[in-house]
Amino acid sequence: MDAAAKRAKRVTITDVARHAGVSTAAVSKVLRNAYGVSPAMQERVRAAMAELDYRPHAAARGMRGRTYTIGILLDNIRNSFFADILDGIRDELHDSDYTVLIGAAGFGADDQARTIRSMVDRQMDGLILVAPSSPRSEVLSMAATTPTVVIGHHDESDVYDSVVDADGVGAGLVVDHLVSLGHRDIVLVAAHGTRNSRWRRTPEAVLSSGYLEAMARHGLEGHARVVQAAYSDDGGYKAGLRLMTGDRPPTAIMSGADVAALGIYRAADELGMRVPADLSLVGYNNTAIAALTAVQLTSVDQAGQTMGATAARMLIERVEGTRDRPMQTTMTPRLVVRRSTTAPRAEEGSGPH
Amino acid sequence: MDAAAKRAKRVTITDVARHAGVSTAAVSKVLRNAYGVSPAMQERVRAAMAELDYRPHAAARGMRGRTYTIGILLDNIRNSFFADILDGIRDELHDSDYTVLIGAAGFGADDQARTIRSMVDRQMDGLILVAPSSPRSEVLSMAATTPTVVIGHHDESDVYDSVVDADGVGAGLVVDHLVSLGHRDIVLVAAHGTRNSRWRRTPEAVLSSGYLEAMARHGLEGHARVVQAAYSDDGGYKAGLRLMTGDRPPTAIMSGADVAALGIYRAADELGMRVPADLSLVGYNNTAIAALTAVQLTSVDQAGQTMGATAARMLIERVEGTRDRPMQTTMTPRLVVRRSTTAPRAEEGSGPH
DNA sequence: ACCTATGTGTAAAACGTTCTCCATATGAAG
DNA sequence: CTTCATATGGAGAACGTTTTACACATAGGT
Repeated sequence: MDAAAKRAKRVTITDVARHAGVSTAAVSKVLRNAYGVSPAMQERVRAAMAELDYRPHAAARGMRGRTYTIGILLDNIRNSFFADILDGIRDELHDSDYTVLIGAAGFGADDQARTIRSMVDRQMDGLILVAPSSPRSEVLSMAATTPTVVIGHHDESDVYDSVVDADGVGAGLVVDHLVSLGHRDIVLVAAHGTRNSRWRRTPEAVLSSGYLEAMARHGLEGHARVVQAAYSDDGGYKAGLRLMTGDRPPTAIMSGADVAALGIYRAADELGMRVPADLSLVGYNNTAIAALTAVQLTSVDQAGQTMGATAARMLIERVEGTRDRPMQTTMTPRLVVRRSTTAPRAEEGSGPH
Repeated sequence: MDAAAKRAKRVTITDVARHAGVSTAAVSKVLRNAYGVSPAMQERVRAAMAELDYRPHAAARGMRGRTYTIGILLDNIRNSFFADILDGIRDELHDSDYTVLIGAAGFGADDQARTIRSMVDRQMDGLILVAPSSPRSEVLSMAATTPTVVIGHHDESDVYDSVVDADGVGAGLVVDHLVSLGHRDIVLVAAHGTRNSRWRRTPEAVLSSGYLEAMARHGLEGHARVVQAAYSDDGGYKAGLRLMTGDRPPTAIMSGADVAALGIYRAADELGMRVPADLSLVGYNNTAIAALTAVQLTSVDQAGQTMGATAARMLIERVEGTRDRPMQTTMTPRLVVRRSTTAPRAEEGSGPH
């Protein structure tokens, strides 16, 4: 009944040491290429390691020093924006000694907190958290223990680094685009700010204020409306239905995430409305799906890959101790116009009914 | 210059023991709810743990027993079929003590092998490998050390468990459907078998033979053609272009993965062909994108979520030692007809030119 | 000849768990 | 009042690394 007895015996540093006729300390030094080994010994030890096919035992390493593992937290693998970020991280870390492990925790704050703790408990050397919804206090306390980079939230901190996109600017780009096409009833569909998690400047929040500002800039503050929806197909679908069947259906909707935009698309389709003829639709993230032939969604590109690479680079600096003061990087978004936006219908009504 | 000195001190089992006035052995027993602790002691220890906010140090655990971590290997997070599998795994393991960590290794056999080794080195309790392309020998040797479930490959083994889909049957469903619509020039686009990795019955291979068999069953062996392509948007795109501009353009294409089907879609679009009027297109996996309003791709559902849940359950049985003989589970696929397939054009030519 | 500096190697103490004994207390049976 | 079984708690040895402290050469400078 005991956990399936390990069948094979691992090669340990002691085996290597014996095989090479040196001390384990020497082997360890070679392993970490630390100071105090002659070239000759280097050679001998390396040979022994190769011969025995030695691989360091990460758990044992974790007890004292590094564990050479970087943890990534994401809520949702399905959002392919995260895949872009991940690609960036992977590229950056590919030739290093670090292994990247992903915790896909779902949207729940509790699950996320649990996952973050798990990673810290596994002695990971560093963490990259993508728009965590777990309480900020939680993140702060974890970051006190393990170097951390937060992607997405604009709240700065002196304990973690962050990489954000200028979401406010992005919102402006979209509003400008839609207004220039002639739209005035432009609704923003964005995620509900993570309730009592104490993040003040979530991507959604910044996006919203950017949107409101831009609307005001065009003298459209009266038309501004923000609707909450989860960033998922279903979330978008529900928000879409509510909006289009409401008593002041907008001529254009901008969504805070491509996934949600597709849900809105589905809602519109079900109601017999066509995009863009009856409704202009703009996404966010410029995910691969947005570019799909059949979809052709106007969206805002955030250079996810670059964000990921930057985050990874920043994290490693911290892990290796080459930098000790926190920093924040901001990326500039870019509007990608496709076929889901066009001028509103001629009989563009300002009032309802 | 030394790695950012850990700022906070961890609460250890020793702290808990001292605080509760008992031995560390006792605390450990409570932790693992092992035999030999009175309810009174249980109580006291649990209280102490709560009070100090104790969390076990996974690396230390890894040195002796379990590490309560399950590793998942995927080549590509972008393929949302994997997200379905993952959801299944997560659901199954959500209320257990296990943490799920994902290694996204890319398509390369070397990278995958590296990632698998990483996971084993991190003393993970069990591994779920989704259609690994790293050599079978490699997988076998790792599975000798760590309980492993392989998803996808049909090759059985006495050392790992596996969960597969009856891909041959799935191919048959598609061919039957297309033939019943009147198609005869049906091409299969599938991934290149992982070169010299010694997997004989990869999903692609089984799919191919199922396809060939079904074509033969309909007396269409003369029309059967299999084209290789990577399971990615780009892979599908290239294969699509090649096929449609070749000298015997098919009236229907079936792809081994939805992602690739979308690439084919793009190629067709660029060539001015419409789906399904000019080309019937069938995917595989029944990914969420297939269901997208704008896409409406006929596809084969594999119940990824169920596959994931099953794999997780099987793995845990092995990890906890409740089962010691290998097993293989096969799922039955189901055809989902959408709008990307229809009868071929009237002037359906059998010959080229 | 002596001292000092430098380079090269090792011994051994951590690190935080698990788990196998072993010791003691308790109670029942004789 | 023994004797034996059982239930409960603890000592202490692993586990595989890293890292500190030190030993021993060798070489150069007096």
